[in-house]
Amino acid sequence: MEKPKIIVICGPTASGKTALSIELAKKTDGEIISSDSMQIYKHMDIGTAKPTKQEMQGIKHYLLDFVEPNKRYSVAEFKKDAENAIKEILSKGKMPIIVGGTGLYIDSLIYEIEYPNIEIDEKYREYLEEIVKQQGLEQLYQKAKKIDPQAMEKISQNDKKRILRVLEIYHATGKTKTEQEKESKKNEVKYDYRVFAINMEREKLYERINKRVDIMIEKGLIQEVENLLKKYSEFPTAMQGLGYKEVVEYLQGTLTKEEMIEKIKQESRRYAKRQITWFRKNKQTIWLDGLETKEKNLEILLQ
RNA sequence: GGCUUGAUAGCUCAGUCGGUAGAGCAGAGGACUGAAAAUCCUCGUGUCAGUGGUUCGAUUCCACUUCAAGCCA
Repeated sequence: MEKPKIIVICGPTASGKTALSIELAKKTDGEIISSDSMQIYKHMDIGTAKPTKQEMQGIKHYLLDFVEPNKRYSVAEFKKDAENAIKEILSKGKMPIIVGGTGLYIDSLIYEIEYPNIEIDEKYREYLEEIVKQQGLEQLYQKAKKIDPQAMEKISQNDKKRILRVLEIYHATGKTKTEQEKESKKNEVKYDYRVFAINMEREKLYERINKRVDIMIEKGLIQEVENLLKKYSEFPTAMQGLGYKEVVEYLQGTLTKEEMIEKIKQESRRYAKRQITWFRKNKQTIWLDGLETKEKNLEILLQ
């Protein structure tokens, strides 16, 4: 039996994914699944450039605006949620279109990565963080190296997040990261993913990013952050969002308004660069020029 | 008009007691399996403003020119 086709549209921030995907959905009787680690959050609309009702033009969107900013969310949950959405769309006889800039999320689908059902052990993470504070990261790096030397070959001594992760996996499952990753890839990919990525001349992309940040400020990003801070007291992951943490710094007086705006622009440019690096890794990806007309890009997509 | 100081990487500057130069920032490339808009790694050749002089050799010393800042008229 032939696998159902699923179109994936990725690309750096401000490359025009939203507009193109909605056009595509209209043409193909499709529905859109967002693969964006920040647009999942409620009350974070301006800073994440979440598509508005108007922009959506009646196209149904999944995995948008459904997580409270004080809640955790992770790839594992995304994988599950996205698969459910895919099934739902296919059962309606429609075309699932995956759109977003979070490479990690996209890879969980297109490589069919399985995440075993394990809760994050907050206590253990805190314990590890404490060790880092008291004794330094070096200790944990050595410990991780003993557990999984193979995985540690690729992890820098300074990459705290990944060092802790190696230890966490071992703590939770008794398996090494290397073993766990091997198992996570045992399943066959269920769908026929066709991956497209939008890119454009770097200078043009950066201009668009800069402009977009100015527009966010105009639209009331600062107010949006103030409201968030009023409503929630903790943000396990939501405050990692670009733009949000910088506005907080501004509100605390660490940055002037101009410095804040410049910083958001710069960090967004760097983020875009990292995204492009990520998407380049997949050699199957078909690249679209974001400066081309929508018609031309749609034509490529429809083939 | 006169004097002083400066002109070195995209930017801010350091440096060479004469043997053609290096930091920070910006930028570029890369990694990425439960925080990922996160986290981390690597990367520095540029008419040393221009022209001439001294010298085996000048970005460095000298003269002139241009430009900029400051001071005095």
